[in-house]
Amino acid sequence: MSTAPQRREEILATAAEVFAAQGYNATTVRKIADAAGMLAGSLYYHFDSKESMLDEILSTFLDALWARYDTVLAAGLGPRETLGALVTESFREIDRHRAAVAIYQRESKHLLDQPRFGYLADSQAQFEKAWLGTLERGVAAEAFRADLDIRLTYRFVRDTVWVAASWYRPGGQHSAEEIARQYLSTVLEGIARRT
Amino acid sequence: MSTAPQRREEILATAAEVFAAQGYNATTVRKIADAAGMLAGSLYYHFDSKESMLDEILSTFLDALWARYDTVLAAGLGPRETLGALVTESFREIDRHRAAVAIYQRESKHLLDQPRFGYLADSQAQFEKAWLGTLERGVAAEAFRADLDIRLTYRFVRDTVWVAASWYRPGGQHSAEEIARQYLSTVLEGIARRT
DNA sequence: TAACCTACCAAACACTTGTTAGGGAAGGAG
DNA sequence: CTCCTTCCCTAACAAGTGTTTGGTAGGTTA
Repeated sequence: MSTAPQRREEILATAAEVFAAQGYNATTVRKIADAAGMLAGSLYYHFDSKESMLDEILSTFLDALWARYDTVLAAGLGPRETLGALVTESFREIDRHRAAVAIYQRESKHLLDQPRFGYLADSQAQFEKAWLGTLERGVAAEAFRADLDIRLTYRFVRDTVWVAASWYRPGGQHSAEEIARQYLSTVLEGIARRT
Repeated sequence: MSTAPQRREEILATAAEVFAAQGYNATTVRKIADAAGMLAGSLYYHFDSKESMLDEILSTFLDALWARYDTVLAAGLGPRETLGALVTESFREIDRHRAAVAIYQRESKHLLDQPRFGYLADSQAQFEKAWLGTLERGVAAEAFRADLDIRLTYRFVRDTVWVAASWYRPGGQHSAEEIARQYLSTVLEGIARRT
């Protein structure tokens, strides 16, 4: 159950790719089975249900993400460095779990109601707390501008970072670190030429 | 056919809300009919198919959007003003067609392949041309920084603007113009305090 | 009144969906 | 060789899907 043989993880990775490409609802278990080289019924030897596959994909991703975030938040960095580290770790996580992030981005909103996916709401709340707290700390320390609505800024940053999962391709032109660097430069310094 | 009686538009608006809330695939024609106060089969008096509802929702939205964009692009503004106007019109369009934008954001990627939705690809291409062109013009005119990857910047801006449809609520705390102003301030000037 | 159009309902259709039950091939353990 | 576990297949299921067909109540027109 808890120890996952390699075949199981292989199928799960395949399912994640199909979910990400077609959407959870539009993905039939037969499509997953096709992509995994087996028949639909055979999936149920490894998994309880289609929903449990989704569950495992999302929770695995979130566990990995929070392991990184917790490290950053515990490091005692200044607000600007914390923001930079959070952004960088987010893009790195997109690099590592691209499919899972795309699924999360697309499906989390409706899953929030379902009791089974309650951890999504918890994660989202912690998420907001970490980012908003960093922004507030930055304003208090006079590292960030005080005239901006902090909640709006949070939404802008959050959205831009995570939506990147829909166009980012590992091994493409830009590495995760390069994308993070460019985005941070944009959001911190702006795109207007300094006069 | 082309002239739409009021009841037809009413149903279409209802369908758009349900599509936006639940996703196109997860939305059954029976749910749409429920929300419209009728039975599933009755929808087919007004529409050819579920897909044609989606088609009409998206094409109506894109037509309205491009009417605004074309006006902005034909105004002969400088790059910074053009960028500002495009962002502002986008947020206004989210205000007016929130459901349609949410559907577009969520479904356009898979629809691109289908011949019926070929206009989505056309629109996307024009979209990229308009935004990239404005950014390039800004760099050439030394209004924007030259050290940023313009394609990445385009993606960042595009994503942030349109994803707003997923959290924006008309009549909420911020108006479309206020959101546009704050976002433009962020992306143009950055959030770091000037020293 | 009679013919007609609009907007809907009732009931079914063929198909796809997630899921289950029973069986069997392959290979290691005794 | 025999037993057992692992992993998959075959075949079916009940429910839900988009869509079609024929009918009908009620208002408008002639």
